[in-house]
Amino acid sequence: MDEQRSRGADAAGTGRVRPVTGAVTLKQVAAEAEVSLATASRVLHRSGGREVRGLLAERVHAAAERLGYVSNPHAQALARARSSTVGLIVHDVTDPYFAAIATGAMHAAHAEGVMVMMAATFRDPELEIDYLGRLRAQGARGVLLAGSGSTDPAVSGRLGDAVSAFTREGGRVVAIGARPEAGIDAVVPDNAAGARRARAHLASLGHERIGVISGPETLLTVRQRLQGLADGLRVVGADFTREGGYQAAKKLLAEHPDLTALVALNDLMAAGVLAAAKDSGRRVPEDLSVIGFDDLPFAADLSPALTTVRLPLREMGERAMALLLADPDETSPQTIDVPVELVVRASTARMVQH
Amino acid sequence: MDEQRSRGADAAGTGRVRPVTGAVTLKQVAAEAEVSLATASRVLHRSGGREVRGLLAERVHAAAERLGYVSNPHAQALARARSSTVGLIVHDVTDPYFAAIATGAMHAAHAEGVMVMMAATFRDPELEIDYLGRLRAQGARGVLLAGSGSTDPAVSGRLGDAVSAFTREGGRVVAIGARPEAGIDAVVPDNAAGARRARAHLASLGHERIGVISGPETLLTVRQRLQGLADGLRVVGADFTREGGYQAAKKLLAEHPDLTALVALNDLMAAGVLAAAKDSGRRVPEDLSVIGFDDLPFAADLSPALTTVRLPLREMGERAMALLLADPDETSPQTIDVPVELVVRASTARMVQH
DNA sequence: AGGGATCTGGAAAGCGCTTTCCATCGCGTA
DNA sequence: TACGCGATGGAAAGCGCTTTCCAGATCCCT
Repeated sequence: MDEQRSRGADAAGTGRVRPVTGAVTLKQVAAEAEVSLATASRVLHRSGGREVRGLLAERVHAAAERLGYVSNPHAQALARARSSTVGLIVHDVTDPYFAAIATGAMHAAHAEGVMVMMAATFRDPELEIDYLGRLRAQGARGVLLAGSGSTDPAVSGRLGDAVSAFTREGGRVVAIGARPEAGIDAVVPDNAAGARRARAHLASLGHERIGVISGPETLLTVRQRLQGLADGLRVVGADFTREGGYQAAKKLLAEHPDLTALVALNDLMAAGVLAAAKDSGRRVPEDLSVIGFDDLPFAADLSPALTTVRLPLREMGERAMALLLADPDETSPQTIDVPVELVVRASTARMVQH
Repeated sequence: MDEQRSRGADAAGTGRVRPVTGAVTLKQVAAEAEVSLATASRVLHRSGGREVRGLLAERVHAAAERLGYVSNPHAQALARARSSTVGLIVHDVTDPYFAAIATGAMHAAHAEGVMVMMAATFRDPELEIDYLGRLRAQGARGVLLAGSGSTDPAVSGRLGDAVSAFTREGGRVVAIGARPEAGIDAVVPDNAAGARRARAHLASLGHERIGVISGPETLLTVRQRLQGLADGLRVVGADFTREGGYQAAKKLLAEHPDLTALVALNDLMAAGVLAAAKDSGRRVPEDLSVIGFDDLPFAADLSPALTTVRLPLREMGERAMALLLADPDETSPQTIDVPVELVVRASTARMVQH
């Protein structure tokens, strides 16, 4: 009583002590229900692996209800040495690619009552490692690494260390897209198949001289897509951005005017390619066919509407989060392959014979 | 020593005890530095409002460094009754409008060493209230409400309650865009001025018969923009999405073929408007001028490139987060007005006399 | 030179919850 | 009838950190 006094004030005449701050504690609930703290905890959070029988349990629930009890996640995390938040690390929130993944992930997390701690690395691998450490210190249940990994051995090595430190403590790490680090669960789109399909589509339209606007080859995703495209193409690398696509396309078109089709390794670049084509005086698709990758929301709004390889981004986010939250009993690491499909729109057409 | 043994293993020959789990505690650091727990805490987290002098402080820092200490946020949150995370509640992560804001907010948070808990409401006001409650139970330092408020009194009332509960406990709530609820700090773009500018631009090009594709009028943002546009326009409301814009424009154009310009109340809708214009056989800007609002990244890639009212979204996110993290000493609630500007691109042109 | 005022570092009491023991209790079995 | 066993509720010891007191040391002023 005295002790409670110190945290709260006596509410109007009832003699009941009500905390000013609205922070109802388990202890108060236990007192209200006239059971021990342990029992209250067991009932409300089925903690300690023990069930509590009928009557007592009811009293506790009723008391909790009456008082409007909300458990303090920090206290739980501290006592259990594990919290109920998960981390979601993306390169860039502004990139629609990650936004779509994040949406799916948040949906799945919400369904499980888990809160998402989201961090953006702004493409700095150091930050990715740093966040992983903080999430670990915080006892996060797991971390979702959206965005494919780098093949740079130095970075990859340190990230790998951070990941093992995390998993060793019972956390789970799931990646979207292939990662060179071992022991990471992953949800990976079938990039190679998508690329193969894109190439086949172009071939069926009669295109033979095809250029590829590629991203940084340190990205595993890029490698897989390139691989699926197969040989015999003119490849030029660039930044994985709209601007990168624009510049690279401009250059490629100038150096190889005979190209009849261009495939960009992601839609952002494809947007740049379209702009470059226009600026170079080529009509799409009459003079030049263009294919993108990802099928981001804006792809259909480009002019002409972009033919592209669709990745079920949102679904991938959902599945990755589900995997993260799943019982780790199943043999980890696990890899879920996700099929992709080609969406044909207006940016590709049969080659016109001049 | 004995105690440390129980948590760690002796590393190769050094005689130094190293925890297996990587969870180095403050206690260990204190022991290593041969100071008390209190001192270590004061040095490492300048807690208790006390500084610690030179030598001791150095010893502690050195020890922390050596051991690779990372403080446990949950323990801190529990002891301080306030955590160092902030909440960021958005309607939809996929919407580039929110993505841009989130980017800015995360940047600012990162600079302060604060982690961001991000939640998406999927436009469900109930969820917004729910998240606010959870963030409160968790002792979040503050919450950023991105996305303008609803004027629905029922929703607004309950949200207002949640907000007061939160602020009463010392949390800070900052909104981006005007909110009907009292007592919320806010960063608000000068929507009315932007709208005025858009109208003036159109007027200067000779347009007089102007249509407006509006969003839900319950949104304060929408009201402000409408207000700035002033009277005498044909307004049609729709969903604040691309599809909504498309449908509304289609309809408006059919019913009022004499309109020479359309202003969409956000870029998403403007994208739809452009598509509708094309499908209705109007050339933009020759037959019809179109203006958007927000200047999202894709605006320049639309065809034709969209003339729009630019909101410094990212900067707004940054400022809002800065406000959230600032000393609450300054008289709250506070409102920061943000200027907007008109970006003229290719979707508007002088009216052609037929 | 003496005595308060000031400063420093440490001991210890929590923060709200989980979980390990323990003590009980009821029951089945020999 | 007596004994052992599993089930059940409670007491209490933490989880890792902050912060309030305290006591000892330092300082300055009269």
